[in-house]
Amino acid sequence: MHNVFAFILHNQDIRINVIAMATKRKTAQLKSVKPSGKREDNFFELVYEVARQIPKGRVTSYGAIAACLGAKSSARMVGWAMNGAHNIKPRVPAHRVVNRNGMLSGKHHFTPPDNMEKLLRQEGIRVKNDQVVEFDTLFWDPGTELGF
DNA sequence: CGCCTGACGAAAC
DNA sequence: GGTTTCGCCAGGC
Repeated sequence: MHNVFAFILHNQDIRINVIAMATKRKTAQLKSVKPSGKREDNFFELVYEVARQIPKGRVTSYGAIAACLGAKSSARMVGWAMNGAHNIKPRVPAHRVVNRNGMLSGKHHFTPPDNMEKLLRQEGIRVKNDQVVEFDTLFWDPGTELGF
């Protein structure tokens, strides 16, 4: 199907999570890449790969990404990952990741800050007071949507 | 080393 | 139901 996951595996927890994902979702392929040796690289790669699955015109939350990776309490790390998501290839649509209330909490990390909102608007998403309008219906949950 | 700061979020007040 | 606390963990100092 649409998403093939190529992950760098090193940290055991992450490995377990990835295997769990691949098992749940039969179409997902688990492909080992040379280990970088650093946990955050692996986790960040996972985060980036999930974020890339967010459809245009939809949004998700930091926590939702963390949860689907089995790291429910590591939402902050997802935010941290997004901090380094600029200039990553393939492109990571970091503007589609907001906090659990649909607020553009990461806007100050865009240049200029209004760019996050601008990018969302270009995809037909309405933003009011740094808040995604109709967040509930636009919310894309990687856990259920990807079947992880 | 320790201490602090977060694009977070849930639980506890 | 708003505010504070706390778990989380990478990086900066």
